[in-house]
Amino acid sequence: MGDQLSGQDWVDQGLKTLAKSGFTALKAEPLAKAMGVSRGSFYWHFADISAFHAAILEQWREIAAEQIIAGVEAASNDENPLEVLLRRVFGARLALENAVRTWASVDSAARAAVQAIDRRRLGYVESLLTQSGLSAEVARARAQILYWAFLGFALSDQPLPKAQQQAMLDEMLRIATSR
Amino acid sequence: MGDQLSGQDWVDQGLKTLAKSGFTALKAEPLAKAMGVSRGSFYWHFADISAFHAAILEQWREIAAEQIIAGVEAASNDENPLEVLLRRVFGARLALENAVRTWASVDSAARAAVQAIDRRRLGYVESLLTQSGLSAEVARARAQILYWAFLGFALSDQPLPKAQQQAMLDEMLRIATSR
DNA sequence: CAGCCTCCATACAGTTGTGTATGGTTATGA
DNA sequence: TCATAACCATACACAACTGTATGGAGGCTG
Repeated sequence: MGDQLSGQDWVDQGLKTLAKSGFTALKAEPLAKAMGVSRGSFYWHFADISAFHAAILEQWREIAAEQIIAGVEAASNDENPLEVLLRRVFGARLALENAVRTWASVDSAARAAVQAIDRRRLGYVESLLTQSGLSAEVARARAQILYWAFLGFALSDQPLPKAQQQAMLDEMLRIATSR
Repeated sequence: MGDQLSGQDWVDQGLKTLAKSGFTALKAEPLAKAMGVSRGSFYWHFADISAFHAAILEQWREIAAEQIIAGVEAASNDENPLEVLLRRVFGARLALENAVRTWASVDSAARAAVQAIDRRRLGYVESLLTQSGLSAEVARARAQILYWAFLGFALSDQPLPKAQQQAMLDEMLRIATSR
């Protein structure tokens, strides 16, 4: 495997392009030009555009939920896991997140992937809150608000000034844990 | 003005189509077919696609901020305006909101419109919070969180069950007004 | 080393959109 | 009533993309 491309190479390029230019750039011809090959390679590795899209979404589902949750669990042995989670996601660059959600509003396959991710993440946050002693109902409402806030933050896609960011995290933890 | 179309008719149809099918459906040929005319009408009323898009965004800026704010101000003589606002926006169907924000992620004109709207709305919420006696800094952080939560809610675009919705509003007001 | 399989280039047809040029129709007002 | 302007249809040139058919270059294997 030197200069030859694999299907995974195409998926990697797809994710990079998705994050940088949005789903409208996920087309065989421009991608091929960017990778220095022709569409002949594309149609060798994928039956059609839909198959390519499906592969990209599959990959995203893996990196956008399981890897993050596993990372938080691993890093929060003595720290509050919710705080770790909030600090991480509200400090991250979320271009890819944003691009996939945008895509989901016009494509049913992407929409299905997003809904699956939402359920997974929301359930995780809710479980963190119940573990900290909140009732099921309150945990659900607060988890929803926090997750919405995350979505809004991702959507605006402008990293906050450091000072504001700290104030935000304080408010957020207060929201989550007060009784 | 009977069966003849005006530019406003095209804009109205554009907003309807935008809410229903997303920005990818904002094309002259399909719209013309949906309206029972040819693209000749389109290119009579608009110089090109960009001019049409600009007209749609202009209209949206009007209905998505000024009308809502004016409505809340008018309805909240004896009620808490923040509560009125939250109840309204978290009960609304936000397909159009969603569509424009999606559009903004791939189009610079739409992005500019969204940024302008965001500043306007965020400033309004912040002013409500400072008027209720919060410090400038706290008001800004909480207004940001509330507005993010609204964006996340709009993005998910699934009306909540009545019971959950009420619990959500309670939590949200608690977040906003506690000290 | 001959043959096959993998991977890609090239060429072609088909689709869908944009923008323009030109002419036709309808209403309106001098 | 008729000339003009507003409004729309039709036809054309052009561009970008999809999907397919076909063949060619390079490595692996018997």
